[in-house]
Amino acid sequence: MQTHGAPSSLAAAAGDPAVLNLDVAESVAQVFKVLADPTRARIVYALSQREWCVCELSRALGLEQPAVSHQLRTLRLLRLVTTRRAGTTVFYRLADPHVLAVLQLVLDHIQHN
Amino acid sequence: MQTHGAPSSLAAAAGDPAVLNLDVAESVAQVFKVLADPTRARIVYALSQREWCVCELSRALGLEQPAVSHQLRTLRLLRLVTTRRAGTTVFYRLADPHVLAVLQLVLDHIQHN
DNA sequence: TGCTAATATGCTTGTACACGCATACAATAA
DNA sequence: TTATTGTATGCGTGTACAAGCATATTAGCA
Repeated sequence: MQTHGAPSSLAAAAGDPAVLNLDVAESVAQVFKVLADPTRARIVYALSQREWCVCELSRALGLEQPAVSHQLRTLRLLRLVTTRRAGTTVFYRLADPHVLAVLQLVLDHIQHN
Repeated sequence: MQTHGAPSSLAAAAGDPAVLNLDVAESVAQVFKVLADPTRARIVYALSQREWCVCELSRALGLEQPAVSHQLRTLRLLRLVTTRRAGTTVFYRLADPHVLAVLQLVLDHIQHN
């Protein structure tokens, strides 16, 4: 009672395979929530291009430093970024190529209207 | 003062090309917001598989009918779904393949941990 | 030790929104 | 017309959260 070679555990075990399990849907939604905020999307994209310290991001995005730190904390807890200290300065970099792939896909779609 | 063949209008005209324009970031975020909710993610996935009427979705997702209608309204306003009437019943179907592509990409990533 | 620069965190507030209930609207049948 | 079924909408509420201010923390330097 399985659709031909399709992924197995996405849909409810005894349910319609066209319906995503609630927990799978929640995992999916959690990923998308990261990029569903303009500030985080900009931070993720910037960190995918090169290393940035917090104050650089703060200036480039026109946000208070705590606002940036708050978002970076979110990304850190999700293990999407890595950090490197240089004195009092902390440099951030994107750690997860998957997130960039998803972001890039949507950026491409937007370009083609 | 443009990066080699790279996309042109994504970053601020006079700014760092590694920084997304605020309006571009907002467009990106709007796309991701659609899938950033478990219920909408499940609806989008279900509608990508086949046609569904509202009451079917309501039963399959374990939600009240108005809750489903509210989300379908959101998807309708964004022109992501199309409708077909049959008597009092309205059938919905996914209209935008891009959304499914993005959703599928994340589903695949989740499967590979 | 004290001072300064860079970052992180606690707290608060405004805002967005998912979804429930009640109800309005639409379409078919008797 | 009236009743019934399916869907849409208005309203209210609880919840999540972005970001600001104030402040704590960390690291380097005099």
